Amino acid sequence: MKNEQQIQPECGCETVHEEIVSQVQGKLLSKETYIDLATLFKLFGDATRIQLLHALEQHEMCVCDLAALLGVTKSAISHQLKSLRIARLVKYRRDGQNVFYSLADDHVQKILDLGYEHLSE
Amino acid sequence: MKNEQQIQPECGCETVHEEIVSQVQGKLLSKETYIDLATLFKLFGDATRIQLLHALEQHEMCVCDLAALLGVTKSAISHQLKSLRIARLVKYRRDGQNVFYSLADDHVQKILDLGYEHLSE
DNA sequence: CAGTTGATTGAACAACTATTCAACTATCAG
DNA sequence: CTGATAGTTGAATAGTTGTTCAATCAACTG
Repeated sequence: MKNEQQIQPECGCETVHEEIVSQVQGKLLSKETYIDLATLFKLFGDATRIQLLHALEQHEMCVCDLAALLGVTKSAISHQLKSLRIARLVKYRRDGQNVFYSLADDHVQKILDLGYEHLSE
Repeated sequence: MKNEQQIQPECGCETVHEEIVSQVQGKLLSKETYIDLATLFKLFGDATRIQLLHALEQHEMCVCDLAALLGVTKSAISHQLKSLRIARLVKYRRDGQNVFYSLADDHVQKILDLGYEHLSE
């Protein structure tokens, strides 16, 4: 899905490198795609959620376990899990009164690994 | 770097699965590491910055080019680039009055690709 | 059924963030 | 030097976000 935006001459610049800019513009994605990507990565932009995801990378756990592990309330955990669920980053199964959460696929682990790799350089 | 946090009994839960929780706790990283990871991924959590990074993935460009391409002011671009520079996600070279920015390494592209892959499922 | 515990939800508030505006620095041309 | 253009910076503001609190739902027990 390509982008239909036009180059904005209102930037106040005189020497825009037009060839490169229009060449790059042809390769950009739609604004919605960037918003979707940002919405996804926003979920990785909070230390509590990162820790939550890293914990679930080790083992599935219920809300209570996660609250105890991270030292925050069940409510806070539940709110965060809801966001992660909507983004299909975690999945859950109910077992009696407990709801066990786990990672939905291996993208989370790959993304976390890349981030850690970047920090380690 | 391992985590020295203790399990918080104040979560108000009765049925914490202690074996799993303490096993997972031993594999968690330090709080600072999660904060650093969150700080890094926060930079991917904004549509303008994502678009900026994706544009720079195609070709190095000056602030003017990027402002024209994204339709925002040079000031906004410069502020964003500063954050990305601090996180070592972009680098720059000065050529006369122009400052050309480009991606610092291939982590950005890999992370964006993983995000796009996740969205596409 | 009532009582208990796990989990979710919505509202409210504090903390944070992205953009704009204005002022400033840097580089080049004459 | 002066003037012009590219880029940066700080303050202010509007918008967003994470947590808490209280209320509610869901599942089990007796």
